This record gives sequence, structure tokens and C-alpha cells, in this order.
Amino acid sequence: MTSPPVVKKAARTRQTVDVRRAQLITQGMAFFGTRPYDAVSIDDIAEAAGISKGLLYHYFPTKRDYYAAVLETAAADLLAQTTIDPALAPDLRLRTGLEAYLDFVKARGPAYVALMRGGIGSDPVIAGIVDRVRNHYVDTVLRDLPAPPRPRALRVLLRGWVGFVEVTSLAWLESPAGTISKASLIESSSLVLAALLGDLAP
Amino acid sequence: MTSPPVVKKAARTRQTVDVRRAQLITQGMAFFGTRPYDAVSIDDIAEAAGISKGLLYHYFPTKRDYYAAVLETAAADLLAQTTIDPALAPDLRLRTGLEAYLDFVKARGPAYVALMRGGIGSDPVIAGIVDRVRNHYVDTVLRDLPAPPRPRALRVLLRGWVGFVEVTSLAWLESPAGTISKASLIESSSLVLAALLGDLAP
DNA sequence: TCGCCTCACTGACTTGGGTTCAATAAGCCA
DNA sequence: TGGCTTATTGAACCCAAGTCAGTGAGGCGA
Repeated sequence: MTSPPVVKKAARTRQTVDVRRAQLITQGMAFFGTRPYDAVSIDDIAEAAGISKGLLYHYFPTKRDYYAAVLETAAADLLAQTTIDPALAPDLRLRTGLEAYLDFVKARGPAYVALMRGGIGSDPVIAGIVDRVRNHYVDTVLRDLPAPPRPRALRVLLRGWVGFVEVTSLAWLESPAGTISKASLIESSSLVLAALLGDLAP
Repeated sequence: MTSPPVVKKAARTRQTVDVRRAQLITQGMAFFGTRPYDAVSIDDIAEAAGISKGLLYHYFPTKRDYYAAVLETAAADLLAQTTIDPALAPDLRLRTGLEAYLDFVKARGPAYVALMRGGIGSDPVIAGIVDRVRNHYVDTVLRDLPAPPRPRALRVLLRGWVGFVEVTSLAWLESPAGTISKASLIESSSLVLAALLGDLAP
């Protein structure tokens, strides 16, 4: 007879729904912000959280739903960080907002990339979450414009502008230090926006 | 004893490596251009191609590698369609190139979206293929510029410009007909590029 | 024409990770 | 204290990716 295993199984602790959910979301941010979606297994998360795999399914019906919940939280963070006092003058608000955006990207770094890009672009729910963020920025810009002509067309171009900001942010993040300054990016982004708006409404 | 199955198993046909590979790539374009990566199973493809699953693994070591090969082909198609006669004047070449790009997007439609976006953004090999396409466009623009100041910084901005074109293309594709014309998109894209170049090198 | 040899091809098996579910027990309330 | 709800568990299930030992189509040399 060998001696019984030394490892004491941690006593099962029962948490309220809110606490456990919050814990799991935090756990998910750490995981999905580090490795891509399918390099993260449910077992990994469960083990790190000190719970059984089954419990995760008690909170989230599916792995994708879990991921969506995590992404949703990250998106909310981003929006919270980049929402600027509406009392400011439009162009100052724009610059402040861009700066906040870039600060967020810098601060989160790879986690931002992983959550925004590393996901499952195919899943409509996931894509919807990211799109909502993008549309929010489009709306923010549009709100300052006094009844532009051809608003539908302008939306398409503004989506493009958001794409420009997103892509330059990522390129900036990945480029060696000193390649381009935050100030230059803000400058160029405002310039592009002005060019688009000036063109559409002369 | 029940009667033997009626279905005649198709005689095993032996193809040359090149033919089979080409067939499988074509097959993959159809599948991955229609549904997202993980909604396509190896069994589906094998069955549609009339071969065994094992054979697919004889040609491609892994599902991802298979997907990469398909994407590579699609990317080559895109580049082939958007490579414009270098003898043309730069700004005419730009407009012609943009038009070709938009035509390609329109022609492929959902397949373009699925292949470019629906993939596994996390996989470095996959991401590399898409990035190579983007960088190619950056290089194409840079080639026309006589020794710009701060070329590294300009690259970041040009990546952003490519992002702008990509995103507006997708938004255009998804928007109801008549929202914005192809001509307007070309116009705005050139405008944005001019603004960026004019700003960097006054 | 025949036998041989290569390698395209098969199908049954293994494996890993997402998902399910019946049983268990922690904490609350009467 | 007993009973009830439900957070929690662990084992089983299932699907799809990946493996592998074997098979036969067809080309080639004699």
C-alpha cells in the first residue's frame, strides 16, 4: 500500500453568481490577452480558476460565449477610457480622444491586439462586438457634424477612417521605438479626418 | 442476409501530385470562401473532393497548412488582378489600381471577406500572408516617391492608408446599393493618400 | 507481356478538447 | 435542526483533427 496523495483537495467554496462570473472574466482577460483563442483550453481556465470544467459551463453556455463575454468587457473598458467630456470643443475632443485611444493601445499592448484581432473573425457575435465599438466612434464623429449631406456615404468613409486609426495604432505598437511619435499619429489622423470631411461638405 | 449495398464505390483514381493539389486548392477556395474556417471540416472537403481524409493529409500536413495554401492562392489572385502597368503615370496608376481592387472585392464578394477576415488572425503564418499583401501595396506607393523623409514613419501611415481602403471596401460591399459609388471611393482614397503624402513632405 | 517497384491512396484507429449531465454539498431560511 | 435551492463536481460523451500500416494503380525495365 502506498501512502495516500499528499495534495489536499481545496475545499469546495461556494461563491455568489456575480463574484464567480467576475472572477472568470478577469481570468479570461489574462488568458485571451496572452494567447489566441484556440490555444486556450477550457481546462486551462478551469484549473487556473481553481474550479471544475463543468462549472464554467454553468456560467457560459459555450466557449465562444465565454470569449464573447470577455471581449465585451474589454470593449467596455476601451470605450470607457476613450469617452471624452462632450463639453470640450470638437477638435480638442478629437485630439484628446485619439490620445486616449493610443494610450489604451500602448497600455494593453499585446492584449489589445489579441482581443481585437486574435479572435474568431468569423463568428457573427464576436464580429458584432468589435463592430459596435467601431460604429460608436463613427457616431461620435458624426454627432459633431451639422446635418452632413449624404450621411450614408459619409458613414462608409468614417468607418474607413476608424480603420486607418486602428491600423496605424497597431503598426505603431509593433514598430521599433522612435519610428513615429504619438503626436504625429494624432496629427495625421486628424488630418485625414479633416480631408474627408472637407471633401464631402465643401 | 440483406442485399449488399447498392452504392458502387467509385474506383480509386490515381492523379499526379500537381493535378490533385490544384483540385484540392480549388475545392478549398469554394469551402473557405463560403463558410468560416472552423465550420469546414476535413471530412467535408474530402467527401466533396471524392477522396479519403488521409489523402488530404498526404498533401497538407495540417488543416491550417491547407488553409494557408488556399489563402496564398487567393492572395496571389488579388495581387495579379491589381498589378498595374508601371509605365502609367503614378496618379493614373493609383486610380486604376484602386478600381481594380474594388472590382476584385465586388467580384469575389463574401469570399474575399471570408478569406481575408474569417481566417485565424492568431496564426502567425496566416497573418503573415495577409500582411505580405498589405506591405506589397505600401511598397508600391513608396516606389513612386523620390526618397521621402522619415520613410519608417511613412510606412506606418501608409499601412493605415491601406487599412482605410480595405475597410471602406468592406463597408461598401455590405452597404445597400447606391450608398456610395465606386468613383467616390477612389476619389476619397486618393484624397487621403495625397493628404498623408503632402503632410509628410511639404 | 510480365513482374516489380514506387507512391498516391485508403480506412480504421488514436487523441484531445469542447460539451453534457446526474449526483453532491454549501449556505440560507423556516 | 431539517429542508430547499443551486453552485459545484467528476465522469462520460462526442466530434473533428491527425496518425499509420497497409493496398493497388500505373509506369518501367526486361
